[in-house]
Amino acid sequence: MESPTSLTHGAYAELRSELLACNFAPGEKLKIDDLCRRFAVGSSAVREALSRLASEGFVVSEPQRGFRVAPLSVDALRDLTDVRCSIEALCLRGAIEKGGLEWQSQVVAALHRLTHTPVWADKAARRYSNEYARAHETFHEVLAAGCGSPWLLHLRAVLFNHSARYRWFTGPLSKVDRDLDKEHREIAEAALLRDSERAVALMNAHLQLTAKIVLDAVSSEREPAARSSRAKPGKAHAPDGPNLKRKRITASA
Amino acid sequence: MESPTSLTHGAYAELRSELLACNFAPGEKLKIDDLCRRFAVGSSAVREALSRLASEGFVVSEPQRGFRVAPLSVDALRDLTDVRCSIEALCLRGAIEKGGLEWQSQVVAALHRLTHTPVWADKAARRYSNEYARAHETFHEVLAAGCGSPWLLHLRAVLFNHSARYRWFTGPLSKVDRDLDKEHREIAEAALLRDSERAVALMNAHLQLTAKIVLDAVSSEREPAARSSRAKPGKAHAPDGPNLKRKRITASA
DNA sequence: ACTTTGGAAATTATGCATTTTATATTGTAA
DNA sequence: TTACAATATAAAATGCATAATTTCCAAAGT
Repeated sequence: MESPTSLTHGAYAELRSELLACNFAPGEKLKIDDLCRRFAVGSSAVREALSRLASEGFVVSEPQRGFRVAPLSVDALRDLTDVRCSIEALCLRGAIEKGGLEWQSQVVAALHRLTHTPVWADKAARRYSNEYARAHETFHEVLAAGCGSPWLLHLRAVLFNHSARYRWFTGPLSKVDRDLDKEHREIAEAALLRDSERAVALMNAHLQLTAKIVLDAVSSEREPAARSSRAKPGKAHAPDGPNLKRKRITASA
Repeated sequence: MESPTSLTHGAYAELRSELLACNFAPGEKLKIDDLCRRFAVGSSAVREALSRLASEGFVVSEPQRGFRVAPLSVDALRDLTDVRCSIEALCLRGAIEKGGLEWQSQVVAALHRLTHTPVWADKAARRYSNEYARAHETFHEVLAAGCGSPWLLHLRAVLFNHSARYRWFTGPLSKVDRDLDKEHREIAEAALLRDSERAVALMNAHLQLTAKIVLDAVSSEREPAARSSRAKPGKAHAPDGPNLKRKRITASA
């Protein structure tokens, strides 16, 4: 992990993981000089990393005007979730149809690891632990991998990573108690029993519930009781992005 | 088309269109200096363009070893085609369900333009005309756009563009006579009649036939008088991952 | 025949010059 | 005095040329 083959790739990987973890606020300006100092690399490396991230959709590039963190929006989350349900369903059906013993074993292993990894790094602050995030990612990855289609898995990974931004963004805000272990276990059981319909239904419910929690958290933060008037002080900073202006999610801290 | 907002974006667009048209042979080394001279820009712009294209999977980046044109392979084409069938089906069903009058009108218009655009720029050499390629792209684009899902349309576009490399690669080799106009017309008719099952079935046949023509052309070129052997090695990795070596398609010219 | 060593070429990284954009200041008019 | 506008200053992004590693290729030596 600490041996990136080039400075450019190292900067890319670091910046990407920080973006996925929402360490940068959506819509925030990404100044090249700041990033140069932060990662101790030249501007070429930073620019190249930003270009790649832009083509992946994690940052937006405004010509002659630099780069910004890609915005989050409730509309985009709804769309993303629906599409992700469709793609995960394709993966799951394929995996259940074609998955062999190797797949089954990996699913069992990934489930075990997931259910035995502590969820919270800081229970009070409700911050997800990196280990749990990792285990969660590999569980879903392994579950889908059985379909054996590189392209389908690639599309799935793209959607998963974009969902991750929303998940991390609202992680600490989550106030709903849900039995994540049970959800994951039931999905895995249905898949291993080759019950496609049930597995897909459970997966869809799983994804939609996660999205609903994020959406509820955002809307309750926007209009709790019209009390928080200090939510957006002077630096209101409403950059007119090219698309998805409506209902944009902004950072609250 | 002649007003790219920056040199970088201009170089990116040009190089991309040349890659899609297979003006560079798959697997070919892309030397930065050559590209600098060819596009009359600095190495920064070229490097940035290559980075973006790498993250889109059109070129592969080998650390400390530069960039190469992403390889083509029969396994990748088979997988790509299957996934594309699934995604186009999702778009089509969504469009048929949600598409309104505006969508219908655009489909009719795109079909008209498509069927009235000459297919070949050079009949003897069987080279597709750029106008036809454009009309063909917008027809499929418009047909899918009715679903109204930005993410789904994005995934569709990614797959379409990657298919384009295979299409252009084998364009001049195509020896099969097919009634493309009829295929497109029947798809559009079924969609406008809201016959999802028929539309999807026709679309799948359309895509699979196109792929089959490419595969036949390649195999007949490789082993002119031998039967096509269908092997399925299992270690095909993601498009931006390590390249798949087996059964790679190389340039014959 | 195989390994080692040398040189050439290409990629990678950095710093600087140029051009564009954003901000602040000042001046003018209502 | 306030509001608006034009200019000037500052900051940032873009592009390029050069420097420094690394890799590749070939020739020489064991």
